[in-house]
Amino acid sequence: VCDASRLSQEERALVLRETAQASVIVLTMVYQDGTAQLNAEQKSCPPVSGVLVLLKSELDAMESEGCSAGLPGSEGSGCKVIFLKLEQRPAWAQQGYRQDRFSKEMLLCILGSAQDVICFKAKDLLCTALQYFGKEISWKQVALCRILDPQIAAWLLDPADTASCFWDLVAKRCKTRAAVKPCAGAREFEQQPNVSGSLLVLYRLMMDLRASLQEQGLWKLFCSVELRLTTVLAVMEIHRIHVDKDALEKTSKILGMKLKQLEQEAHQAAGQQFLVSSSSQLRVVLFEKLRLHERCENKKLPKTVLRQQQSTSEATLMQLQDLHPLPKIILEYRQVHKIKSAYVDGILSCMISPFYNPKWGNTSSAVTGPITSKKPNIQAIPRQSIQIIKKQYVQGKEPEVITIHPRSMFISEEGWTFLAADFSQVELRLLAHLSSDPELLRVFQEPLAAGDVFISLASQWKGLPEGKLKPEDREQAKRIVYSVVYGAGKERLSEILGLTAEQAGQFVDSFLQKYKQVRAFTQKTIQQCQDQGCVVSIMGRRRHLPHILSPDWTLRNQAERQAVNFVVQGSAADLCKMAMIRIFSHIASSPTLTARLIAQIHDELLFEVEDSQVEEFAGVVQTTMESLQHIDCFGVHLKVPLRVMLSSGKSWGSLAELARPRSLPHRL
DNA sequence: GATACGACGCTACG
DNA sequence: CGTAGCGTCG
Repeated sequence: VCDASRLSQEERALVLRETAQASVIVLTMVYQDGTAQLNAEQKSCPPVSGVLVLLKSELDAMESEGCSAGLPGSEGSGCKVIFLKLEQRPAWAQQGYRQDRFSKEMLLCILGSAQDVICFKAKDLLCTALQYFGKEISWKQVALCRILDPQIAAWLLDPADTASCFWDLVAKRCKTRAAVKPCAGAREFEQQPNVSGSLLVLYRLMMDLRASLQEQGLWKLFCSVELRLTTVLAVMEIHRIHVDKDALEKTSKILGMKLKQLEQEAHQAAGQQFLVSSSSQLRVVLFEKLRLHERCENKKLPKTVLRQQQSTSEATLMQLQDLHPLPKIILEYRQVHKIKSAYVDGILSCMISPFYNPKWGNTSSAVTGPITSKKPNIQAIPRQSIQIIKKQYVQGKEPEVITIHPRSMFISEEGWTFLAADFSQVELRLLAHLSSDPELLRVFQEPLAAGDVFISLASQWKGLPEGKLKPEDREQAKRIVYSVVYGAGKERLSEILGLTAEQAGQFVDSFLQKYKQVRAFTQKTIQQCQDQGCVVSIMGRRRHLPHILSPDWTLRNQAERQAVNFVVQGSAADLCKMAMIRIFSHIASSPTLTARLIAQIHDELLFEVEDSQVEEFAGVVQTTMESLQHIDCFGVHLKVPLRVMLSSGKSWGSLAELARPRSLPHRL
């Protein structure tokens, strides 16, 4: 290993030339405690010390299978390992300036080009690099880089096999064991501090994974979707979102007061003290003390899944709320408590000054394919506001009503605006496409693009004119549709709808009666899964479901639902990922556009856009997203058009719909 | 006697 | 169906 800081000016120039010409570059980050990204997974990420770079000028000399010359270390021909120190030094510290510059030059040379680069957990490296560069380079300069990441490759091969660490992956996926260990086990090798040897193992691993991906026809998906997405996510993660901390703290206090008040009311209603947030204590009060279940034997009360205990879930409490004041109080308590703990205090605890950065992941345990957000989960922040009635004990004052909306705590920077682009009913449109149900297709193909799909669906299904429908009909239609899409059974639907299982079953039946091809699609999907052992999304991503042939009825049924669910949700995830990539590339190649992607909430993309560019960018986003109806390189040709809803505003909580000139109905 | 951790329950989002 | 995350309890 050669330390870049000890190189002379000439040697550095040589290294840069070699880097530009290298056929393969293998990277890993090294932390200050001496561990690397390749070591057993660390929960807390220590500060980064530098990056280890392996330059390989020859395309693998050891292709003669199983040759004992494949020892790490003896394989060094055409290899060079360089250590780049990445020191986060204060701006005023001038010493080491040249080394710092060289590190940056090297990194940019590696990340700015389109060579074969390999790194385990590439997103972390990209984030670190981008932070290291700071404002010296634009993220656009690394927008094209595609780092081959074995973790993502393995996930694509089998999404169910949950995030294994590097050495587990090697043990599982490396066919050429000779490269890993001469005689000892992989585990033993791991103990050695031979990080540069590990880089060669990383290289072998990636080559083997590449072969597997190519065999299974997943290579294109890997390169042009998952890898490109890594860059998108890294850039998104670097961007800080502005949060109104004062408002959050104020809200926290108000919610705290409200919780105390509700707690007292609950105790009063129950006639005893108990821990309101404890479901087991509530169960005792509700069913042993008050014996509410005895008063509603006509209704079936849900039970907890694992034990045959009485559930205290929302569905139960809804049924009981007419019998006693307590259930209603608990429902409100839970709602307020959830908002306070998860979305107010939760966000406060992950904030760094007035900003915060959520973590984004497109791998690990996401079996269905969608990307996920963590710390906090920005995707689960309530869509609608809640009303809090603050009781005033001062005489003569009206009770004060306060509206609380966690999304409005997210505010755009001065001079910038949030732009949200929502794929309207992607999943339903996909269901129409996948099932080719003529009735369902008609809903989307007719020139009623401006109308509400669920209303027309409800009217079509109930045989009533749209004007005669009530809002609850629309809600019901929506819920039934999605329960079919998600593969939920009638029991689950009855809980959601607050009806009996029979009624819910009837709704599902009549839906499937109307849209006959949907049932055919479900059966076709299950059949295909049984034949091939896996189901495939619209862009070719797979999920293996071994239980589809299980003799166990429960397991098999679950696998059947998962199969249908995956095809629809997985395909929706594919489209959203493509949308992110396409828009990202568009911005990157534009000299003027500065818009940044901030968050992805399943089928909604949230951007922060300079005020002056909102209109132009909105057009780009809409065109790009709607053009995904046809993705030629993946053979995607949807039978239904895609529709995008655009809205903008200064806070995420108060977005107003944007006029969309192009999509106005062409009728009178 | 304090405390760490996994199992379980609940519920936001889609 | 499947993400994350908060809470209780043994």
